[in-house]
Amino acid sequence: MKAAAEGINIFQVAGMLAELNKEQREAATTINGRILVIAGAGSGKTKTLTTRIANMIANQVKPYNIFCATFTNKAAREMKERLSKIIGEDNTDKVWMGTFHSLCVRILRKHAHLLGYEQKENRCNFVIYDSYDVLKLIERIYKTMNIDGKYKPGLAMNYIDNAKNNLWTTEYCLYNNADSETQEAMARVYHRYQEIMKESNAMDFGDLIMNVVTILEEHPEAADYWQSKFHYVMSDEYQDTNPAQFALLCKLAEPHMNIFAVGDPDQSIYRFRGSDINIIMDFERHFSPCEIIKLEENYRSTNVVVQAGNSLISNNPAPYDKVLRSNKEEGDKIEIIELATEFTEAAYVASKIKHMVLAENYNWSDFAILYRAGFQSMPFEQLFVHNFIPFKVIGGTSFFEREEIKDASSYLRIIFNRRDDAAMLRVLNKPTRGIGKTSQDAVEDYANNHSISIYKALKSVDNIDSIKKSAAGKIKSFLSTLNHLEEKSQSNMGLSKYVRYVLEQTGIFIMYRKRAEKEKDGHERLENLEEFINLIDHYEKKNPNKPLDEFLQEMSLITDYQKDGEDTTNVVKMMTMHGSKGLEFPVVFNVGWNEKIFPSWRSSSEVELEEERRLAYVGITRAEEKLFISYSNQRSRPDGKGIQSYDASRFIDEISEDIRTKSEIL
DNA sequence: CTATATGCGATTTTT
DNA sequence: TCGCATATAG
Repeated sequence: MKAAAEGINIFQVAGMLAELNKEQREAATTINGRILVIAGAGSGKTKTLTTRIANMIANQVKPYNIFCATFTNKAAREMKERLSKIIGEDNTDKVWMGTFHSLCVRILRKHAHLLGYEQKENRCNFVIYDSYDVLKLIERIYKTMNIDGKYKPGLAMNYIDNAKNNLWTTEYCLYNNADSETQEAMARVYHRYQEIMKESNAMDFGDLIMNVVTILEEHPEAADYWQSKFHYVMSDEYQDTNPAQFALLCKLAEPHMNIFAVGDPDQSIYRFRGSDINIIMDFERHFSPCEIIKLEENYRSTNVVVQAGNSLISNNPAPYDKVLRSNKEEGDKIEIIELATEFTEAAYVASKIKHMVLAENYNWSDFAILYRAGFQSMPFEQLFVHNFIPFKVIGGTSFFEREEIKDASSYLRIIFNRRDDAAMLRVLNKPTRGIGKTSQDAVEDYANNHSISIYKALKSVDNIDSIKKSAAGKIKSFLSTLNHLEEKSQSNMGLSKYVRYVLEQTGIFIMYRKRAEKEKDGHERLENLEEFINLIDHYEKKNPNKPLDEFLQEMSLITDYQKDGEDTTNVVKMMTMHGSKGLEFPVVFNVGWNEKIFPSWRSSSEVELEEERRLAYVGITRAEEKLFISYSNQRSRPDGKGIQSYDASRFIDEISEDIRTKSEIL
């Protein structure tokens, strides 16, 4: 071995390699070529991946030549943390590691101008619309097309997202809409939507991927830049990539053809978001000649848990003949519990956890409660509060989606990008400043008719006759406030101070202070605003000289931020099964295993049921030692009017009978 | 234009 | 049951 790059302890890397099993080591030491690793649940996937990167760098690969896409921020963070312990923080920071979306933002910052987005000081400063912004925009488009009431906004959201996941351009959609009236309408919405997004210098999540692919395909000089940069392309959670992400990986890897993909077809659970399980199934066809390595040894769970997962998933077609085996002890049987209602179910779980903590030396953090859908957390939250059990619901509305945070960031967004229609419409009359609905509608109409941004329409209020003098005056003073705030951003007062100033000057602070006095969550909103300022302060210290709009771009992609000082270390965690992917807990309660709940009533086709089964597989394989599965005979109807009977989930019977016990608490 | 009241519909999963 | 949208009065 030649002298390794700075910051690397090659003995440590050698030690780590020695710790791996045969297959893991094969995966970690094969640097060139096309490799697919089928990594079963708990088979040491992250360890293999990090060791591989460390080993590559120890073997003279430059960290900045590696592109490694993960599925979640959490996964990227974890991997970076582990990696920096081996190769040092400096090297780790140079590896291009992050979610597909965040990596694409980095690429687009440099090259989005090639598609007509704005570029300032050598950086493209587009904004990223979240689903709320998108929803509002679609509602607006529906109105101008006179189809509001006819279709739900969600339909267009799905349509557009799906189109981008499949790299369908608006032109393609307009000419291929299968003669259906709905399809045709959606294609037209999509078309108008893209026009406004461009006009607003904005991108949605789907654009982030698709635009990079477009740039790579249509701009050879840019393609050359990125292709010659990334000698090694890696993808985690490969079973959940969508066609656009797949195209991105192919395109980036084109000249070197060094592709390393890790995934588990049995854990593909994001079909609804465009993931295509066939991408991992077709790896060999796509990338032959290639090597396929299977990690089948499970280091996480007892044999009983592994067998439970195996027996359940054997009801699906078997991809890659993977058979997971546990290297731990046999373990306790899986407990199936039948209960009367979802409240007795929650009470049972609460008392069980309490007992295990008090009598069996478990910690709160040893437990996780997994459910199919977010609304199922409610009874558990209630009973846990009553029983003084500390808990945290993971997921749900994230910090950045909160009303007050979106208000604050919208102001910042329009200060730096006046064309941002979504942000503009959000705060134009918030707090109320005399620009009411009538005036807003008039402005919107004017903007639509002239194909200009809301901001431009506002600037020419005098040309809009339907707007009254008083409202016009308010609009003008609003615009001059924005100008003033933009000027002020040049004074070196520091980002966080500046943000505070913005919130004061715009009246946002005043508004929320007032609301804090009468609303039940009002004080929390004020705290959140303070937290937001704090966060910016933190960011500024960590990234001196980085501009605010870059922070805003990064912020849009963080969905799992948790507030500072919140103690979530020793608490019971509650989350959806989707949210639990990649996690593990000593004791897992899988709750609400009822037909129509899980599998969901919306999943009826064979492929959909297979996906639900994979989700069940994910839920089961989170457990290290003990696994409980519960269901209730009755639960309240969604509308609260009365109760309804439910059957036990079919998935319960699919778990080998000899490794489960059943009890009834009715 | 703004603040409050009342009714109605919704619930899968998320970067 | 809860949040959201529309209706109504100030």
